[in-house]
Amino acid sequence: MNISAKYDPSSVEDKWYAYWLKNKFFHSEPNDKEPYTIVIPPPNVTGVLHMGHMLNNTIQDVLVRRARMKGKNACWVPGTDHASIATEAKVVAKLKAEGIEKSSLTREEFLQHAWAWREKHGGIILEQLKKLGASCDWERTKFTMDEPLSRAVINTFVYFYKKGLIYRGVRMVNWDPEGLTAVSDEEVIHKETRSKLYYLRYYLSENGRKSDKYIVIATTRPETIMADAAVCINPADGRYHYLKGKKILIPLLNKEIPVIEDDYVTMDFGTGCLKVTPAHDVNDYEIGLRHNLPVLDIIDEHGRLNEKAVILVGEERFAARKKIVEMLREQGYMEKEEDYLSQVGYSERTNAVIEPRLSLQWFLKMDELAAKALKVVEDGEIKLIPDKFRNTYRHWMENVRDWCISRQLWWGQRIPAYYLPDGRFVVEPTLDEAFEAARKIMPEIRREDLRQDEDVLDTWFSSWLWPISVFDPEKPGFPDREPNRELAYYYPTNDLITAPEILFFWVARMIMAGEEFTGRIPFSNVYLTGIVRDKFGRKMSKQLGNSPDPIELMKEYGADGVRVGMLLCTTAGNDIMFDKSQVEQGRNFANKIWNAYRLIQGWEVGPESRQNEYQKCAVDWFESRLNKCIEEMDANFAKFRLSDSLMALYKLFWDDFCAWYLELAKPSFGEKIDSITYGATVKFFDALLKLLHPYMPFITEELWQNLEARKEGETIMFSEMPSCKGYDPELLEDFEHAQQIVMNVRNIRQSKGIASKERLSLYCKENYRSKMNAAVLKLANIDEISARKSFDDCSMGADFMVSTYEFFIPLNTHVNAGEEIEKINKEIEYLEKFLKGVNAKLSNEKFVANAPESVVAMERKKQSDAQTKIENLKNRLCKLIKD
RNA sequence: GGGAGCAUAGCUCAGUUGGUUUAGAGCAUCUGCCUUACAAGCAGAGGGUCGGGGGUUCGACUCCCUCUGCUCCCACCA
Repeated sequence: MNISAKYDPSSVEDKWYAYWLKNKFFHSEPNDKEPYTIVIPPPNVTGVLHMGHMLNNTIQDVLVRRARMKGKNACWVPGTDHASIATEAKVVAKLKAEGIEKSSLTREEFLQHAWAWREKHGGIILEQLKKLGASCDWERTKFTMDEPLSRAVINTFVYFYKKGLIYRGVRMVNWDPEGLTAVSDEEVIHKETRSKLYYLRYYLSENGRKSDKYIVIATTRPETIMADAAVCINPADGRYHYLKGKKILIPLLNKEIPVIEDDYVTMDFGTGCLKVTPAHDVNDYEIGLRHNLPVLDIIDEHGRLNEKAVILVGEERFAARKKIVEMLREQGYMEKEEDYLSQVGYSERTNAVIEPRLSLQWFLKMDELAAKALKVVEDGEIKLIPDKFRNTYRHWMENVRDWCISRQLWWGQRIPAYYLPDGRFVVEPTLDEAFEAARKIMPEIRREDLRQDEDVLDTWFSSWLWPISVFDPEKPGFPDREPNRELAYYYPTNDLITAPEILFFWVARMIMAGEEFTGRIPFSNVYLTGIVRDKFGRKMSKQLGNSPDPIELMKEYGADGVRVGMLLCTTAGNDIMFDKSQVEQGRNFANKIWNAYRLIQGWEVGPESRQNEYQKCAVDWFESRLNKCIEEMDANFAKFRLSDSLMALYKLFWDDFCAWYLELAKPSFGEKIDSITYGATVKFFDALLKLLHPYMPFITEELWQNLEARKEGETIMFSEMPSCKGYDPELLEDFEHAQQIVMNVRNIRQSKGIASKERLSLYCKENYRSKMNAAVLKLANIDEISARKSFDDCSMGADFMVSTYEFFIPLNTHVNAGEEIEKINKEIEYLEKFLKGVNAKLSNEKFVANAPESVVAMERKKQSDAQTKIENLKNRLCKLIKD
């Protein structure tokens, strides 16, 4: 194998990914083992990998690989989402660039283009995930518009329709005049927008003629005055009581409208008078319903004024606004204009200003479904991680509104409603069945008379079935049907890893569908990742250009390095501030592992070599240290603290294994190693690789394959994850003391300018006992540690304390007494202050009486330790002054 | 406007029912080293009183109140 001093991921990663694929290691089939299942949050089929995907999928891969090594039958189902709005927008844009307008195509032609686009660009993102090392079961790759999955969507629609939960109604929807579709509330982004508040004069009517009295009404949308149906005042507003029963004339049109009263109007906003425009404002629509006002829709689907507007017909709404403002000014209707900052809704997909618009849409009743989905989270049956999201979840589920599921698009599952010529309709999964049903209500009808609804279903109406339909697409819509073998085995899935912003669109709805069709929750844990931001805290976006290309990043730093870089700084639910330096850290770690391996593989076992005492120390200690770390990692994992778990391992490898263990275990220059130490080292390294594998799959496979002779078809992926076998806390404490002694000696060497090669002696007091002295001798380059009653007869040298133990190094150079005295004085001062605090506590009767015994005992120990330390320091001080 | 959350070393974050924490880690910084696995490295060092104020308690980073600053979600008053 290549043993360059630098680890080169590029030569390793593709090789092992191909090996894993060739051997079908990622593939899962139901068997006797316990399943561990994750379904991927399907990225948009046209999507390109971004840092958010990287984080999300790295976490999934860590969980899946770990479960696999814990002996579970792990299955990670990949796939893509057809994302109707986003994809259709892309296809439309692409056609436009080629000079083809969507409007010039038939539905079938357009869909052909769309499928062609999907064939070509769809699933790029899945290929990119392979670079990351994602151990998805690619044989199970699904697409939400695969024929069986689409059928599941249709069956679901029919099911809910027949259950009476789906209805068709006129509703005020968020209309996207560019996308020419209704979008859900969640797809509307409100942005603060600079606009003007226009104060318009509405004249009172005298028998249909303009009187000289007027009232002033503030509006931000003067272009909608033609659709005004009333003027509204608050019944409690004394200023306008005289208006009761009066009629008002719409400016420019001189059309008469009534004055109505409604609590909705805020008296101290604007002028306290509100123009009511039911067709073009949600609140006005509701007022209109209460007061039976006529609805006059003057804006068409493209956002242009239609003929009902009477004036400015055909003008686009914003152009119309400019023009009408000019007209109002000229004709004396404009009282004043103010700058105004307000929240305006924009379409998430097209960034067009949303137009509230009345239209005939399909809705799904949510209250019943939401109640069930709320309960399982409230009861803790489904855990949200972190659980602070429960509050947000509850709030949403308690205030849920009916779900508008129709979209005026072509790309997606077409609504299976078939209209009869007279406007009645039937809902059936297929045209054949619809025809049968239609004949029952209209016997003479011909097949070709039926016209299918033009709309498609909201994308989330297919993704909410995902955890079910990837296994058993025949199940949705049929709660009583037996689940197939796959669904019975893999469902419910275990963990779902996703972003908090789709907690409601997707997670909540999957819970609803799961409950409805299987009677079970779809997953037990929902791990919510944060948003990946740049180091300045800005969201990564194309416009800012602050998002690194993941593929380039992996090329430069290696997939393992990138994974580690992301994981080190992520905690559930928190945004991550991404910076290249983290990825560098990951790369450096991979290199460290690589070089540790280089050291070990260069060792030669000598048959006659015997294990040194310090090597025995190292092996005994690391055995305990390793097990303690495993315990810590497992505890963190149980709480989904992935980053803590990785950090514990990082330190174990870098500090404990490399800096301490290997330094002790490695044979002296030019010598061979004994078989016991060698065997132990290989065993430890093997365990470390396994622990590391979920985080860093590539380098660990590479090194594991080389560590010992492996057969074809063997993989670290299926090796057993090490578990904690217990440890000796005393041994660990002894070694910690040894480490501190070594560090003190090194420190003294550095400050006194003593070369590390120069061998020193070390005295300790007789009370110091340790099993790890041999390690100190080796690492601090000490010839012996001799125990003494006191250091009084030692003249030149340096002393130090570890815990309460005193040590002395005889030296033939003078210590700088002045400096030393100052240092000791400072330490005494500090300790005395500390002791004072402890004494105060202990002399407080209430503390001694109330605090638990263990706490008091701890304070007593602190007290005596501090006293001992101060005493020791004072002795040293006396000696220094005497000398 | 309603709701939720956050504020701990230069940066990113831990700190698990208040007491083994005299507040930890990683990165960054500083000093000295090309020491025969690794300069993507080694050895060592410095750095915070836990946003401000008040309270509860024998004891508070940890609980309560309040102020300040930030983030997110929901609703969007024309």
